[in-house]
Amino acid sequence: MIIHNTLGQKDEDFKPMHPGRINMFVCGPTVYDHSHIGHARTNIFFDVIAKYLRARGYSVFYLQNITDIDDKIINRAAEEGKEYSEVADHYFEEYKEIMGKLRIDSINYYARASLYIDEIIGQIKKIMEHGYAYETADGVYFNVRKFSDYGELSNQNMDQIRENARGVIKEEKKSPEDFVLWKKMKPGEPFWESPWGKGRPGWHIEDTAITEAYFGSEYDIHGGGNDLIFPHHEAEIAQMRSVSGKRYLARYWIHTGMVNINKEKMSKSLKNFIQTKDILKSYKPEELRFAMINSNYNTVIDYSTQLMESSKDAVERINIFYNKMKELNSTEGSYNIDAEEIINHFNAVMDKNFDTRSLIREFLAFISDANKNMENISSAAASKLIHIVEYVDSFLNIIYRKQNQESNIMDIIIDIRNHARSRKDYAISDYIRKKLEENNIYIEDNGNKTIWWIKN
RNA sequence: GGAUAGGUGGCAGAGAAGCUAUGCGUGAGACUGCAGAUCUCAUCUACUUGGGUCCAAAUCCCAACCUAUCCUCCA
Repeated sequence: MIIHNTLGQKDEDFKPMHPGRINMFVCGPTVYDHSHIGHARTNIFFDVIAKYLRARGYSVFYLQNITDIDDKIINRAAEEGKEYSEVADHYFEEYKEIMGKLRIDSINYYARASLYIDEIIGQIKKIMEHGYAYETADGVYFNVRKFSDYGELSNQNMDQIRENARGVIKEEKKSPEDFVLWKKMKPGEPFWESPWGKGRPGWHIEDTAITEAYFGSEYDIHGGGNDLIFPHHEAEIAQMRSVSGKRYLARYWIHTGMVNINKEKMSKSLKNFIQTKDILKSYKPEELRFAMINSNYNTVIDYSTQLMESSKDAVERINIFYNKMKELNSTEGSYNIDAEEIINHFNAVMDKNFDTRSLIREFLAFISDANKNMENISSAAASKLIHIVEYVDSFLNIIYRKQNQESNIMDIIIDIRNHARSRKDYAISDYIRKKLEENNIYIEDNGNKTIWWIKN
């Protein structure tokens, strides 16, 4: 299995630290606003990765942090006249709900930063003991200059970093490139007691405190959006390695590309944020998943209606094929496939740096080939085809979920309609179909088998 | 200015030296009670520019230009 490691910027053979066991951490959001399409992309991708690794037999502990104490949350709470924790709770609940709808259920545990203050303080103390941090009037800062590998992940040298950091300095720190570990309380802000007085953690420290608590000081995979490479992930490396003395924080760093709107990154000032829940008003979760993984994970996705429409077409095509196979009933048929060989081939494609786009291309070609031979598929062959589709779906999750209740009622309606059709009572059968379509339920007759699906 | 990833049809996007795939779109046909789905065929002035290497360059080398992201909070 090959992974493109941001650290070193090259493809590497993946070897877990402990055979069969993978510890994976992916940065979660700051919960101060609605979840947007960018969160969806990153989380859908890592959800696919976690599920794929599990499908290949690994035991994966997938951990994600939730930043629930931060300037943005405090500002938001002030604007709305609420407690910061109310704002954080609200948006965290909404985030979890949306992740659930997107079928992102591979995360073993969401770790909220505010529940790890003891670990955070403990880690800052250790960093200070090792001489990598200092206290000033407004906080505790990491002495970047002392950690000589700083810049390794983002491939910058210390001089460049210092030069670039010399713009706006609002904090009291010794050197512009230093970053804050602990912020001393300003009037009206939430706080925790610490050896440096009342205050709260800086942004970077929560991740290493949480990962150390669950994984120890070194683990396998760290993921996130590529906008986090610098300074966030660089800072994480400095914090943990300065204490652990080990060569790595995470062995493999995987970064996903941004989702742009009209070729530009989403931003508050451009007011071009697209919220995930708004997309889900027009498209199904499976269609959004498809759109997000039908490209190489490290490239920019330009979000558009066209992207969603063509994704929807492709997902419907896959689902219609799957439903046809489910309904197929034929003892005859010369079409034969080697399911194991095809699955091995799909695995080989995924093993090349989680190439979901190529996998989808091959998967659609596989479906197209079966469609061409539809007349020659026996029930035995169909069950192999179903097995392959279900294997791929076990990590892509692009087969629509049907409610059991819906299925039972639809079976009855289709049965009635087919009775009408067999008597050539097309007035009734067309009327039923028209009524169903008015409720976004589409049906398709294939000989004496009828399949159905729900469109948005 | 520095770092990273890129620049291939109307759009998306493969191709890492050998006639530029494929999908979407568009047009026609087959199949079907009709519709849908599926299939077949067709279609689209496409390799950023300028040099170089080579029998041969989208592909390798050099230069330039352009785009996105990071260098300030970000998934």
